[in-house]
Amino acid sequence: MSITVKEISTSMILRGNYIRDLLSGDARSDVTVHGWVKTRRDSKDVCFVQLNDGSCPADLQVVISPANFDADLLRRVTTGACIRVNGQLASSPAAGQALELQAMEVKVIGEADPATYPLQKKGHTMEFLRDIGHLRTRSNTFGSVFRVRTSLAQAIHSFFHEEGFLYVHTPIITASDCEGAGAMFGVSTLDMLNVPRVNEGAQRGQVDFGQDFFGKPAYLTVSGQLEAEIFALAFTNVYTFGPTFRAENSNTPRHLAEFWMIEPEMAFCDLQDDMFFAEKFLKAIIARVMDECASDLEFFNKRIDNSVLQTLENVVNSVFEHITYTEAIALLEKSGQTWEFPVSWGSDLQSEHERYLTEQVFKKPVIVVDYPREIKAFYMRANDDGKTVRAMDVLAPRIGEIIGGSQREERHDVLLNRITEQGLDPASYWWYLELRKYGSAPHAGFGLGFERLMLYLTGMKNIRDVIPFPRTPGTAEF
RNA sequence: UCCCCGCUAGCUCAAUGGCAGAGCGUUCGGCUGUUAACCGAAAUGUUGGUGGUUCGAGUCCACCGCGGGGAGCCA
Repeated sequence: MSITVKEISTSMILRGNYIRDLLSGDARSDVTVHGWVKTRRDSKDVCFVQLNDGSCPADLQVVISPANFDADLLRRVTTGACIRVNGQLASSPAAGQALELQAMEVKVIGEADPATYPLQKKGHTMEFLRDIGHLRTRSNTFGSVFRVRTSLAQAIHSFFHEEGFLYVHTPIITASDCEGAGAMFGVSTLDMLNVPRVNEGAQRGQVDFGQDFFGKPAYLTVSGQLEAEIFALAFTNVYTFGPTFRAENSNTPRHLAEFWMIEPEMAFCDLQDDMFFAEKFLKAIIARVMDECASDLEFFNKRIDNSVLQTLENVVNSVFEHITYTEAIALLEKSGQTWEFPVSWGSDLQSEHERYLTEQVFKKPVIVVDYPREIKAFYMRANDDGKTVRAMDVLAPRIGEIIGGSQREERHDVLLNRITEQGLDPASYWWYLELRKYGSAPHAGFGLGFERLMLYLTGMKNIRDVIPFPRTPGTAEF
């Protein structure tokens, strides 16, 4: 079937005309490029402009002969300006680039006052660039970050699509306050200066959420998992990929108040399958990004972290280490290290413990399984030993926990006991429990923090620098 | 939220309680098919905020704000 559309604006850039395409093609005449000036070097008889349109890390070198152009026009071709150039794409006589654009026609689309334009060609700190979030996208580093980000997102969708998974959009607003994954942002249309109160009864004096938009308290989601389980028990294999919100006052290079999470949920899947699938998933998407964004990853390896490429190759080619929580505790106990937090069976692994296992002992991702039931969520399937649950955490060097998952408790009576045992109200989980009454099935899944994976892929140090617009306590600029 | 460190020119950083500095960027000039070019000159400051100690505070003290590192919570 052929598709026809009305003619597209003659200046719109489409595939084949990005700087990326031009640089990987052949010399030819009558080429038009649009982009933003990164730097400019002047001689008496020739002027070199580095032009970037975001399509690749490399700039296109535009060569301008000042004699052929109006001096006032060239004066406005400054760092940061947006220009359009038409000319001849020719092989370059100098080292540094194979092709360059000999300018025949130059138009300044948007000027940039060089006295105030904040980006220099020298390196800037990530902190400074974060303060100019509206311009940091023009920098080399953030160009590569966001190209890798789009490639990674596509790789994830492709992977699940090829594996036959259903993509489910779980709700962003939820009225279940039962997810237990941390502090939640409230969603309300009540007038905060004049909050309605309950006038009578046991709830007297409390906020009257009956008058609120949803008729009860509502929140931004902290996880789509419980809803994904609904879909897994109808579509077999499903995944979510969407924004997630945590109102925790976390101030670390690894936490955001708004982040993106991938949560596959698979029916007829036990913890072993879950674990191997997580490994297959990670390897597949990393390999794909390595293939698609080779030049961006080279940039990270050169400028940000010189171990990134080796680490990624190692992940793709190695077999992840699998150990039980009990074995992990034993390794830590006999390590001879002194720990800030003492190691004992029953307490959760601390950052220092995870780093020791991934960075010192195994030097690659480690999957730890079968955690004590007391330190894990109610929905994780109980093991027969009565002490542990079928939970797994994928720990990565430098990043720590990158994936957390489990086989879910599919037995109605056991789940009900666990809910009560943890002091939760079974009535809040009525639909979650009913899934175990009508055609229940063993199932498992995991959650992957998208930005944490970005940290791993890029070698970037702060999670605020791998998301377009970071939201953290006290900060929601841009 | 807790512990530690920091905040000085557009950026990165100096300055023993005693005249506010450099490099880069910017502007101007020179030179060169240049590559984070090179050479010369110039302009650029409410030292994060408020209060205090002192003859005198960028420097010492208190509180606040912001940033970084570590920790907790977690993905």
